[in-house]
Amino acid sequence: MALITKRVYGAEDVLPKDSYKWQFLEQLMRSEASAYGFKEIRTPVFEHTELFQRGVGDTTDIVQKEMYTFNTKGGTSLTLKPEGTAGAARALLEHALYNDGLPVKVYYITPCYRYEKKQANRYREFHQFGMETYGSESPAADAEMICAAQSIFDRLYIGDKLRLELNSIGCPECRAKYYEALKEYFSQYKDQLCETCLSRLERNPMRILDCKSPVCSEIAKGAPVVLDYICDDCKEHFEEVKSLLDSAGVKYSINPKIVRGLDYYTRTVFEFVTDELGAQGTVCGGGRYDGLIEELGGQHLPSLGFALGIERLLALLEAMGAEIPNNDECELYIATMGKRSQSKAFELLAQVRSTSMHAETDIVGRSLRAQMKYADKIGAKFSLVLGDNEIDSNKAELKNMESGEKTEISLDGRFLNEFISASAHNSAKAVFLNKEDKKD
RNA sequence: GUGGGUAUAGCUUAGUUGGUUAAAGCGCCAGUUUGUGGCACUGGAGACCGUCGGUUCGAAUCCGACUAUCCACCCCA
Repeated sequence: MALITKRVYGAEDVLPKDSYKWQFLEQLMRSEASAYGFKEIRTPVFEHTELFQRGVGDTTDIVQKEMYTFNTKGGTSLTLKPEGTAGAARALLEHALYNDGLPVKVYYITPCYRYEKKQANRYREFHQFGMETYGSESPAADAEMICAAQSIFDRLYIGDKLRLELNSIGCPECRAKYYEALKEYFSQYKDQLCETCLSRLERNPMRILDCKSPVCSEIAKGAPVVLDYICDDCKEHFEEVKSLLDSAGVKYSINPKIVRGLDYYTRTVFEFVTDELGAQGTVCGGGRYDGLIEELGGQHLPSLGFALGIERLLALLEAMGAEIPNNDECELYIATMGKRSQSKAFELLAQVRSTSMHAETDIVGRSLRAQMKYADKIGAKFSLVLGDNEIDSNKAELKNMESGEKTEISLDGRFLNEFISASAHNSAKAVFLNKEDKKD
């Protein structure tokens, strides 16, 4: 296929027949974030490359090999955002949002870019929904964050299909001790560890715990566990987070092996994982990053957040056979016969559409029969045929496309009210059916 | 970056010892008389069989390279 008609590798189109799913999810996430008191922040898709090097971390795979970096004509190095947190944190500092009062609670929906090999549910351009809280060290902030993520899944009826895995990786002080213990332990097996793990030994020994190689993972089983090494403060913090989650009725399991791939994490880390999506089971991941704002040159401002992969969430809903409500459906199709009825149709449609209802008529010049077929194809709930008879008598038959029932409707000033009362009954029924479907 | 799989109409596929105008279902468009969809029937549009090269009288079919794509490792959303 010619290049100009081929999308770039790893990028996806959302086609007209599917866009309602995205709109539904976005709307749901916005309203949930709002319910928790978070406001939207929108930041550019690109930032100065240095921001990500500093914010995400020089040792991470993301920075080392996955960024879309380019130079502008002026010679500035820019990078397409590989994740959402750094940009939000930058904006917080640049606009001194912490002066508006703490905590600062924001959410975002943004495309992200990572140059890596495409796979099922992993794309080079993908979309994240994320939430961030700045300026609270309290475990209550951690618990609120996790509850918010859980609420979104609950509202999609998949709350019980995802495992919430929780861990604490401690503060920099206790983690240093843990690193030493890990290095000491893994050094005994230097001759058996895989190559990548050997290099991790110095750089970031926690990653070895996550290695999929049979040898390494076998060795990792006997490795020291973070939770045994974190200091009393971190331990107490973690206990309090768990206790608040218990109060909220949020179920979780402790997984001491969760190691987030971004350098900025401290203390609480968590993931929402599913087995339904093959190798890409992490739908949502997040945690606390108390050092991030300082790292970017700000004051000490304890913060935390999570990011949720929209493509993965959609894929999961698809895998569950969930039916996403579609608000794109046509309420009324007006079939016309000739110029006179076309003018009348435009007059009536203007009224219906003024209420934001979806209504259509023929714009390609089809026969009456073909127009009816088309009305059926697009799923119109009601149809109306407009010919000389109707226009002369100022009355038409409104047809319920599902039941086939016809009722008389006036074409004069009463038209809109009569149509609304006729269609209201029908759409109420549709909502009810959707709710029923979700229960299975 | 490393492995493995696959490439035939918009989609799903048939075409399996190389042999005349490449086939079907779905979808799309039109029609089945006088003004009404779903079913059925009829017709139509739509494929340089991923690309280039090779073997051959002859290649969708065999060989090679390239490209695209999928899956897995890695990592992550």
